[in-house]
Amino acid sequence: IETLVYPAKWDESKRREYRDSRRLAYVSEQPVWWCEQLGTVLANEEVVDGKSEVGGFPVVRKPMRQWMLRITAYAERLLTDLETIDWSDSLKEMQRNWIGRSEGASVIFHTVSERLPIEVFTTRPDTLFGATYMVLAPEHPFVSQITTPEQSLLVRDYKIGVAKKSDLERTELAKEKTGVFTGAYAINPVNNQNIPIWIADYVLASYGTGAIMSVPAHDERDYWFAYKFGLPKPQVVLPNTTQIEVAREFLSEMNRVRPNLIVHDWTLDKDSVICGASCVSKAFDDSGMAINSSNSEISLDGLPTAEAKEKITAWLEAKGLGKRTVNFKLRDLLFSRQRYWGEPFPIVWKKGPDGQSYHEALPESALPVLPPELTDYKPTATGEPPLARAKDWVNLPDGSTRETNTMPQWAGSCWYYLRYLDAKNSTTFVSKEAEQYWMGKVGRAVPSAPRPAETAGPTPGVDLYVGGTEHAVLHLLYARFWHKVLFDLRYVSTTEPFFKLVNQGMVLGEDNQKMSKSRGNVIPVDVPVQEVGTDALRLFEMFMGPLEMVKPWSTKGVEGVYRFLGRVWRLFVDEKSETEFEQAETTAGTGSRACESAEVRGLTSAATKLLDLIKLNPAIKDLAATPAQLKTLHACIKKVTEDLDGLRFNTAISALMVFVNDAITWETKPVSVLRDFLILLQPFAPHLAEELWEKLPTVHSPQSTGKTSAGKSTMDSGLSAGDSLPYQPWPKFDPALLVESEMEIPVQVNGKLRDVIKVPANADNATLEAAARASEKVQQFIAGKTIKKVIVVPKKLVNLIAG
RNA sequence: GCGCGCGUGGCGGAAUGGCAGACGCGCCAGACUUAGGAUCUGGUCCCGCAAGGGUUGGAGGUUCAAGUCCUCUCGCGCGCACCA
Repeated sequence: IETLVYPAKWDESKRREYRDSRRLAYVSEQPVWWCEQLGTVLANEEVVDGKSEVGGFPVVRKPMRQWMLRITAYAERLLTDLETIDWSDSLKEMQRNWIGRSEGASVIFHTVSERLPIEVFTTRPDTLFGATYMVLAPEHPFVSQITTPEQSLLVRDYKIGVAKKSDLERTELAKEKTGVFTGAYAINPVNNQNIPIWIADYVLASYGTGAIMSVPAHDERDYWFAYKFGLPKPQVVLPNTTQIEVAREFLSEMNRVRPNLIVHDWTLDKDSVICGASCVSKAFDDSGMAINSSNSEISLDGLPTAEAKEKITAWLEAKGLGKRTVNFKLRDLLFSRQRYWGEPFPIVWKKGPDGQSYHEALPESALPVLPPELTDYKPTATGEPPLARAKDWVNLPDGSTRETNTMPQWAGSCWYYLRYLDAKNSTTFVSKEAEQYWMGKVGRAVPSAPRPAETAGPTPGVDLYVGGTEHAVLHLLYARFWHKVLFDLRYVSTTEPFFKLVNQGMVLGEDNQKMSKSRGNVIPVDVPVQEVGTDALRLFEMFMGPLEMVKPWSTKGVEGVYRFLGRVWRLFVDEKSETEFEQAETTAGTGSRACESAEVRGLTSAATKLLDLIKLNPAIKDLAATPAQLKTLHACIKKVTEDLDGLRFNTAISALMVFVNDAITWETKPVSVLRDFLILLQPFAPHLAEELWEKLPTVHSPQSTGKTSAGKSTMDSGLSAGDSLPYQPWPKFDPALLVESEMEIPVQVNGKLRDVIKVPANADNATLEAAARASEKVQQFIAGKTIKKVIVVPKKLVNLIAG
């Protein structure tokens, strides 16, 4: 987001090239992940273990011209702003990992014969004196240039072998290092030594510069490579005494456990001969003190690692041989797909006077670009996008052609939450007013620290976002990126889209395994919906356990909450009328369970009439509630209210069950109490709650906390109606009603529970202690002993320390 | 290997450092029933006739008091993984 200034001599194509090198959306020809079965390319994040994340199909690297989004330009902010949002540690960690920031230095080595500059990235510039060879990724562009004729055959074969291997194979075979010598040498800039240049597949073309300097004494991978090919391993970092201690322990422990194993210890001679079939080594890759690291201009000897890094980097910078560098694992986001279903790019291609084609954005007046109608919208085998089939659509009258790739699904999911704020706006994606109102921070320019839970007031961004971890490095990363771009363009007022994120746990199959077709343990959601209805399904999913936890499905468990809903139903309706209803229903042939919701059964008007046969439980009376009933109700209000706030649905439902278990025994059931109960039940079992609400009569009793007349459901119409259930004010619990006149206090002797005593609720500490001492059971345990100490926790417990 | 998280009955799970096992499932007994895979009532951590004792993966520690806090250890799950 900057104004570009071009040198005057640049022609238009040069300028375009420069623009593309800076743009957030740019075209790039490079190897990308191509999935044959899906008929499209995929982003790095969509490839898991060498297979497509969707469907698990094989993917291959293939060079193609694709649209990219420069998410790497936001890497630093995507990382640091994680501090400002309230997400789980594990999720933040996943994003940190994916972004993969590491600080170090880039160092330039020149090849001996061609004087080609090979740039490497290292996090340990302090070990530069220990670099005894270099390794290029087999795909590195210099490989063919530097390879000597004698080595060219070997190098060619190795490259072919690597290219044939899938990425999966490449990592699976990772234990044994392989590689070949190119025949070329480079100069180590600190000691002018000629060091051999190898190629090996343990160096990745996609990370850093695709080339490394190898320091075998202080890097595990380099160590084993050097070990295998007999390269020297000079030590340039000295461990401290504690580290040596730890290593000695490791050494003796390994010798004890596996006496036949040759253990290679970095405190011993690096080049000692290792024999035996297997061995263990620990290259010393910790911080320590630099040794053997000096030349005529600079000495690192004696410096701790951190200082040595500083000194050598400064020296390299001064000599123009390297510089301080921050490297990221994060790659730019591949943002085009060869599919029909996706947003077309608002882009056309034109031919310049130089004959080169270039892209141009369509003006706003040409938006939106709608996809053409196609009879065959399937992907092609060649990777040509299906939209290319619509010749009339592709070719424009002025001779330009439309971009035929489409955007991936992320194009929608990256900003839908903003569109939801103002979905009917036809001039802009979200109005300033709607955005500022809903996202909550007018004119906000800097992110705030995560708020403590007790702080009131609006939060920046979406207050609560619930989703699975499967989006950790996909949607949740992309959306943050888009949001930051929109923030920089002043379209949104917060730097982060989702303030608080909760990962709901996956529901496993009944066998405690991840549901999958191959395991045959999938419970399609419509099965429980058919059997017990949406209310029971919804209720059970919330009742199974904490929201965040992974938990297995249980058919028996669903029956349990279904029974609970049955008990709720029987709390409200006259069982005799229910029998009449069932008979009438059987006659009418609508055949279904009485307590299923109207929506699930798809009630006809005849069936609705049938439902009118259901009469209220005669025990329901418009009477004042007793203190005991009010206590039961208010305990439930308190628990459900607090648990909903904390997303503890399982314990909230448990509280509802406790209420029903009690209320079902009441001889008279005050309408006012039941109305409040239905308000509490409504978020959990909305259909049942609304049906029962409609049956409840008007309330006149003084305890009424609801309104005074029954109303019709508005769930479907979305209209506000005076007494409909969804619009009822949430009941407030009255602490005064929960106060007991008596309470039970556990009494411990020496920390062990000995009795539970009943005392008046307002008993002071002295009374509590006296009552505790007076207890017969307690007497048994303190007889003949002296009480050394008494701990009285008001309203909680008494602990007598006797000895 | 690195990072994150989790270990409590037969099962899913409750428990601001203060009565471990709420609530539900399952199981046992009983009631009503021609019947029960419906419903209701009671019981259900382990040892013990009882008094009592033991018990939150294991070992230590802090504390009057630990499932909860600390250290180590074992086990499980998830994520990343040749990232220089």
